[in-house]
Amino acid sequence: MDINGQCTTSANRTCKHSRETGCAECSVRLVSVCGSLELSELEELERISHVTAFAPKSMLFEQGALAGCVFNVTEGVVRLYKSLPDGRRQIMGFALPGDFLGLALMDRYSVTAEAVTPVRVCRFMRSSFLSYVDDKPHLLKRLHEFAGHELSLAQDQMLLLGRKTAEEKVAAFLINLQARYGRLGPASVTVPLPMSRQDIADYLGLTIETVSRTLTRLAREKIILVVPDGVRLLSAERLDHLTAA
Amino acid sequence: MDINGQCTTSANRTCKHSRETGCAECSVRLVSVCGSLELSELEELERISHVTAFAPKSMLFEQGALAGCVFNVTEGVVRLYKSLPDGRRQIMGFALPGDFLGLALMDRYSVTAEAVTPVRVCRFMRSSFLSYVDDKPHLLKRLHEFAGHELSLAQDQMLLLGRKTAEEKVAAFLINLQARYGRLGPASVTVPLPMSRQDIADYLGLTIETVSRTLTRLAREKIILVVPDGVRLLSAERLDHLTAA
DNA sequence: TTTTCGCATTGATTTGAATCAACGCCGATC
DNA sequence: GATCGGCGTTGATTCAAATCAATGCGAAAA
Repeated sequence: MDINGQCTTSANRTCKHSRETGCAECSVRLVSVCGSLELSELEELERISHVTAFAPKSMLFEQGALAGCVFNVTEGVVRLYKSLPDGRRQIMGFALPGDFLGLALMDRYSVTAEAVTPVRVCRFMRSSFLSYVDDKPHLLKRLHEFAGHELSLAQDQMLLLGRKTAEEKVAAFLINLQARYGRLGPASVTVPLPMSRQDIADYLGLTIETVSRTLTRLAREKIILVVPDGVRLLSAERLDHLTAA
Repeated sequence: MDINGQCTTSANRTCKHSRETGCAECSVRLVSVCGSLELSELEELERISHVTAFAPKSMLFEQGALAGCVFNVTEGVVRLYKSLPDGRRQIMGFALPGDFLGLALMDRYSVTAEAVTPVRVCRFMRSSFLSYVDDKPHLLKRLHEFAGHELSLAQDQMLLLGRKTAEEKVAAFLINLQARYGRLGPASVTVPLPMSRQDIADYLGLTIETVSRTLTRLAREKIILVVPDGVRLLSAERLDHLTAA
């Protein structure tokens, strides 16, 4: 943590060599980029990784800064966003466990990353990670696959931002989030929403008022039920129709 | 062409072994993914490539179809878009010479690609290209770099679509396009706009009327001059201020 | 040459979402 | 347990861009 300072804030704590379990037992390994590694490679990776915790609202890295580290999220939710000089903000996505931050391996971060909930990550010095990848073409291939997937998601989001109505945006957001949680654990009709309404608005290109109104309208029509810190999808089918996908 | 039929339409013509000059003399090589290849590798690539021409409005490939081929654009402009069932369309980008289509190497196309102008491409069977890449980690690395760049551009576009005004959108579009043309040839204040107003609107998440009005307003303020099939940027500086970047 | 048609522009009007404004709720702090 | 501040909801109003509607214009077809 160290030298470049990118990855150190008062709000996080690194605990190298003190992780409870190793990569081999990691619950998100199979859905993550590490899923393609063999046991010996995994051990090597473990040696260059730093398990790090971030408190809610703390920053993992900032748009434009030199990319000192790359991250694999193992617990919690991270928001990735860009800001305009006047403060307008667009959230590019919410990273969940299994998501890799810094996938592009570029020398500068293209977005800012902030913890929404308490977050745990496997952190790697970018330089270490680059040399680690260097003689592992199958890992590079997997990174590229993940990048391609990201690109495809970005395209979906462009379609949403450019051409969908507020209701379609909110419906798509809920359905997508449910699907993503479903890939991480047991499928559930209750979708946790750890992020604020402002975050949701900034993700969908709306205002908090419009997000709120849309949620209450969907609730009034018995399509969802708004619960503390989340929503229950009462009719995923009707909600899916509303996404216009 | 052939077997899978993806790459054949009445509107295009393959002329294998009849290209005027080889890859080594290709004007877009250095800005393209092939820029990282050595001469011997280039010859090998040339052997699996098919120079193909597409007429304006013809389709290179369609969203959702099996990705039979990947493409390197050498001449012309290609629009990449997604459509909703009801016909709403979002253009993800315009590919210029040097741009690679199918970068993600995924098994299905995530967007539809159509020629805007007469287009020439180097076309590769995806399977051939995959095996070609397989033992060339440096090429894979370059592909990944390009994908990372694409991802970064997609994020810029999300910010634009979600949070910028019509004027900011149009200004950013013109400035970006000028920069891209500038990388391909001599810098110029005249930006060709081979695509229709509808294309521009579908790229910026606007309507043709709003694009048209915004262009005439910028022209009225002497920031641009609308010319046939393009605009002249009279004050790139003032235009740049309007992008809010 | 005239007609037609696709594309772009311009004006009038509407509208979906933003803005402005108030209030309610709850957890933290004193 | 009172006060405060952040967050979310709801209502009233405004506004930027969409929609509706004409018109212009140039290239291709008749």
